[in-house]
Amino acid sequence: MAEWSVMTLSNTVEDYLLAIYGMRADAEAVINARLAERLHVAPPTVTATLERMVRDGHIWIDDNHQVFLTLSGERSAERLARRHRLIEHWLIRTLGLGWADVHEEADRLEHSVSEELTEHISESLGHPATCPHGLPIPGNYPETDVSQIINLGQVEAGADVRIVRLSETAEDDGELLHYFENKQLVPGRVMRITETTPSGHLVVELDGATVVIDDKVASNLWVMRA
Amino acid sequence: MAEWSVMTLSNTVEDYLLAIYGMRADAEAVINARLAERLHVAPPTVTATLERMVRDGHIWIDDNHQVFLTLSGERSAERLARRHRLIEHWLIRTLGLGWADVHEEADRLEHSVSEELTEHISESLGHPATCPHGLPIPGNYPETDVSQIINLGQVEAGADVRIVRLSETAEDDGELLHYFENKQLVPGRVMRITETTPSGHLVVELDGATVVIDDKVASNLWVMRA
DNA sequence: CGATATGGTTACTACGCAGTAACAATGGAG
DNA sequence: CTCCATTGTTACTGCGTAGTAACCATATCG
Repeated sequence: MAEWSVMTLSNTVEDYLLAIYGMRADAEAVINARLAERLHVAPPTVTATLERMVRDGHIWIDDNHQVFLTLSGERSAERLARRHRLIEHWLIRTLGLGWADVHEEADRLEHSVSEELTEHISESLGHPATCPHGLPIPGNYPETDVSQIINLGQVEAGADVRIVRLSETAEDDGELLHYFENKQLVPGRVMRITETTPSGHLVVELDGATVVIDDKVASNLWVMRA
Repeated sequence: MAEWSVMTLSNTVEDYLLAIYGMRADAEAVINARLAERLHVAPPTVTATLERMVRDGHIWIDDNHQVFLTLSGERSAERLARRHRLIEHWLIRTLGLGWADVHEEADRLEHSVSEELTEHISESLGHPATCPHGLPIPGNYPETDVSQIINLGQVEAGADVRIVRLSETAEDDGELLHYFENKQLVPGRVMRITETTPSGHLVVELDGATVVIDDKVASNLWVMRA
């Protein structure tokens, strides 16, 4: 199964691939229970679907029930992520949709956009390296030193940082996206961490204004020292 | 079932609705066997699916096994046709896809484009009245005197006509679309019928050039007297 | 009239993907 | 060490969508 040049994946399997890919990128544990939550299905459904995905060579599962993408699964996931992220740009540029709204539409469209259409889109956008939320677009993103990108939750007081990207999980949370858009906590934004509280909240300075960033929110932002 | 404000239709049901809608527009008989051909499935599959569609109030079937859309089914089909035809324009305008290629892509995309996105697209295109192949876009197309639109196969020698649109069936035939594109037999084109053969072929004059149009091809073009 | 073509259905199978109920394993808190 | 929370699986069900094989109905043509 796994070694075809073009494989037709069901929407369900595509959703699973992207979920696994995203959770790995956020360094979350990929287990049945988390997938069930993220995909809004019952655990036995996940068990059954993962079984099919193992059978078809997309994933493998270790002794601790951790799910991993195979090479072929990862290639598929990258293709899908590329599609999804290019579509987001496309919707913003050609239709003027909002920064926080495009993810949901792209979630549906990514299953229907062909390989060729994807390339046309990338072309027409000038091959952007990241999605509007800063997530890298496989195939367009130059190999960079990823070690310099750290989670905002890990930054100590006094540091100056620049937002690089949102977490993968944040993309699925419409409310959070709108929050980020309102506060203009978007890629490129620079801020100074003035204080960190014991429970992990941050007090930061953004364009002279003082803003408090919840620890939960902070964990969904990845930054570089600026 | 049938009377919801927003109903979620499966891709399959959407395909059936559009097929029925298109065949009606071409004045073809809508029966099980034709649907099976058009949708590339076996007749028993059609029987089962039509049963569900009757159950859900999309269609009804008369004593001669003719399939008809209910009001609600027709509303759904119009929404889908609108989507499909707007997407075709969108792909041409924003990505420069070819006139003959967009139908296939739109066939997949139409199932994933939301109501709101559809309106954004229409807006961004200036609410075109027809698709690139001349088929009316429900909601944008002004109510016109449809009686003046006749099938090219019905036109007698000596007439001057202007191409208004392709048949719905032609849209599903990639080869035919490319033929039309090559010969520039596209909406707006004007020609004079110089001769009709007994078997229904036409000899026409297009920009001074003499072209023979096959009867099968002619039946896929709808024209107005010019 | 009877054979043949055309079209439709029934019966059965299979797979994907969703659910619930029930149970098993594991590991940390008390 | 025992109890409970978390997690995973099995067993079973249901629906949608696809297929094949077989059979029935109709209508037309010779």
